[in-house]
Amino acid sequence: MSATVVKALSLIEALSAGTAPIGISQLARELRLNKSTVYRLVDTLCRHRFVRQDPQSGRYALTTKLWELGVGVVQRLELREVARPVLEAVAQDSGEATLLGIVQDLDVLILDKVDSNQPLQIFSRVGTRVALHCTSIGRALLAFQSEDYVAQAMTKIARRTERTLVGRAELAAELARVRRTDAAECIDEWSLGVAGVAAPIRDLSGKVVASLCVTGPSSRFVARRLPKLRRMALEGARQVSDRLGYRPSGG
Amino acid sequence: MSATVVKALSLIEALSAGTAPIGISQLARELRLNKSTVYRLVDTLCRHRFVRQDPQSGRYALTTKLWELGVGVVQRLELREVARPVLEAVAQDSGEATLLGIVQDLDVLILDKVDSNQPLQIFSRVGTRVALHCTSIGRALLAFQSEDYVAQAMTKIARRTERTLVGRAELAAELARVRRTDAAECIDEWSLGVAGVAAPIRDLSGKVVASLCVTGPSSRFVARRLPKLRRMALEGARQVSDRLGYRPSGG
DNA sequence: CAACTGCGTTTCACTATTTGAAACGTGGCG
DNA sequence: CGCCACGTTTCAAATAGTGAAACGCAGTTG
Repeated sequence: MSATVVKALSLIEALSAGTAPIGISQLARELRLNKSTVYRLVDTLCRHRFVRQDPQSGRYALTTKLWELGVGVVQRLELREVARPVLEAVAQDSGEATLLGIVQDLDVLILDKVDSNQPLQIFSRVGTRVALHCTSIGRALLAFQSEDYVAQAMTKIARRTERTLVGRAELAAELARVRRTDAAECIDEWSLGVAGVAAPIRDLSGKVVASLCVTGPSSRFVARRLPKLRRMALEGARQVSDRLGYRPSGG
Repeated sequence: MSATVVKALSLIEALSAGTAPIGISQLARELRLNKSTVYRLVDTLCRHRFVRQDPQSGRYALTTKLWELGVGVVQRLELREVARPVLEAVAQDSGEATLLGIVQDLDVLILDKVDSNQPLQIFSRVGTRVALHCTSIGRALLAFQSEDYVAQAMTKIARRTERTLVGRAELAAELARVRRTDAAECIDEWSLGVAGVAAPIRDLSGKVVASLCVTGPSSRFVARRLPKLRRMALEGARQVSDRLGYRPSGG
């Protein structure tokens, strides 16, 4: 194993354990390493902004970089944990499968799934990707991304079925509708016979971080039933957002 | 500089950037490193629990360890930022200096300070340490530590002045009183002529993470004025706790 | 006020460590 | 069944890490 990396990692752990800035010499004593070695390692960590030297004391401390790099992991874990019971409840109530998805590059990454208990089921596995532009789970996310991101995603629009919405203007209008109603729908656009309704999930800061989707065969997503399914997706997403600390502010 | 460590750091950043687990080969391509090198580095990170291999896909992803190591930095920054205006306001209202302290090893670490505008001032600098057992800022923290920690701290009790409380039973009783009233006081115990009152600051989870202290010359901390100063420390600590997300639950 | 101490930092010859092409076993796919 | 790409292992060659010693500096001490 990379001995130098091991030393660098223990160094980071030592810096994390002490809350106050610490000097090279003391660090070397604690870790039983040579002073030069510690200096070189700390210097490397400094150059990469993992560590900062206090200009007054000359001592070193961690920056927020570790946290920045690690916070995503925790958020995703928390999201899955928090969303799981809601996915199950919505699947139970609706009789359809439910999905949890996040934006990943220019796709939707399926983070979690609860199958329906009905005989006719729709594919899709955890860890797979689906398109942003022609799925309900994707549009519920895409509608709340930055203009730049949407523009980039638009370049990737591909026709999947005869019913896929491929016009940019039409898609833009549809995204506006999603923002207005907080809900997205897609029928036969991703794959013929597959339909879904989805709603955005927001975190403490109000940012859309995921979306919850109710999906099943198009034959069951008929006009009479759609409003009910839409309400279920919305209510599920609202519950997850609430548990993530989101507090809607009037409007 | 430690080239190997640099590679390990970029590897961590690459793992953090992608939200889904990623394979050795792809990682090697992205970083333009040899597959063996990436494998050895990732293996090292795995052995130290910074990274975990998804047993199904064989791909690798960050664990929460980075976050755990970095979260303290952010919390301390946030604490200082949040506490600063309160320290200033309390200093203004009381006419005395205010301090913000946290537990560090078996001492109090002074994280921030606002001086009084009165001529007669008391020493103490940011970054220095004071004792847990014979200062108000220390007792406000010590009173809410674990039994084990308090037992360890008790072994470090030292007489600083003729008025220092050195009896274990007396100190234990005093800590109980601090827990009851949520406020600590110390007069002439740390240094003759120095007095202070302090109150604990709690975070979102209700844990005591810091304490706020109003300190000045004993000559100004007379019986007639003490209740008012105590109320100011309590109110200041309450405000900081509130801004950290603490919500007191009845009792 | 000079000697001392301990700090962060730099140097450099030595050597232990990292490197990368190649190959292995495996699992998925057409 | 053959193919491809994956994670993993190997090993000689080469590079990168090591640590004792010394530097300049600041603060402390007799």
